[in-house]
Amino acid sequence: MDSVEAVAKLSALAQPTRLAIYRLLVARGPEGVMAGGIAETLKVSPATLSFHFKTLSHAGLIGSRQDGRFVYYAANFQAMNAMVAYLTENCCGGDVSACQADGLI
Amino acid sequence: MDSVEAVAKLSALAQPTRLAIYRLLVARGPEGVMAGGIAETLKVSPATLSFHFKTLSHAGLIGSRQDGRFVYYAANFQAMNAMVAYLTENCCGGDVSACQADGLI
DNA sequence: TTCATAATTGTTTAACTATCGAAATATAAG
DNA sequence: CTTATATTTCGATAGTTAAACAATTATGAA
Repeated sequence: MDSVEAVAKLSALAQPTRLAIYRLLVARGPEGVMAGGIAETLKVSPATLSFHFKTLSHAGLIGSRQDGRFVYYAANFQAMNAMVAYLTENCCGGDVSACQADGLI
Repeated sequence: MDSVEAVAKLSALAQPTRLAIYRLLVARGPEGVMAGGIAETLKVSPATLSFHFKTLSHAGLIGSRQDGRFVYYAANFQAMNAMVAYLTENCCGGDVSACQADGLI
């Protein structure tokens, strides 16, 4: 994970509709949700939804698989974990015990 | 933590300069870093830096304390933890064991 | 093949954001 | 009090982004 990648992931999540989409996918887990289901749940137009999927997908936060006419999207959990690790990297100068003592991590 | 708050935090971090500032503060820990030190390290003009501090501060990600002419900024670790918790809330429908089995969290 | 449905792409517009330079505020030192 | 340093605020400009609508691609059913 580098700075550019982290910014892409954070930017992708820093938008109300995309954050809602992502949280829906996280809640569903690996099996994923089809695009139409999300459109219905969040009341977002197909075009707008597709735009947001593309952003999340390009950031590596979600993946997709096609099943007939339907496209299923699912969260990529490892990508999220890597992003969080990047944010807390070298926390408190690497002195993990000091960090934990302060309840910081 | 609600959606609005989470978007504010994610937006604040979704910018290269602010992400670098935040990571510097995380690495330093609770004692913080004075504004000038960050300006020097990151080669950012004072006006721009102040703008970014304001954004991070308004999002609740950092705090500040004045010491004479200097202002020290420090990361707010609890805010970050709350944000991460919001992102992974109800992961895999709340079935934590299934989530862990897939190595997702 | 023809029709209906699912999803994506392209275009335009409006709103937001980052950066800079100059000016202002605040604290400390001489 | 005057000067120097640290930080913030203001105003202008350039670049970026979300949303809506129409058009297009792709798959499945009649």
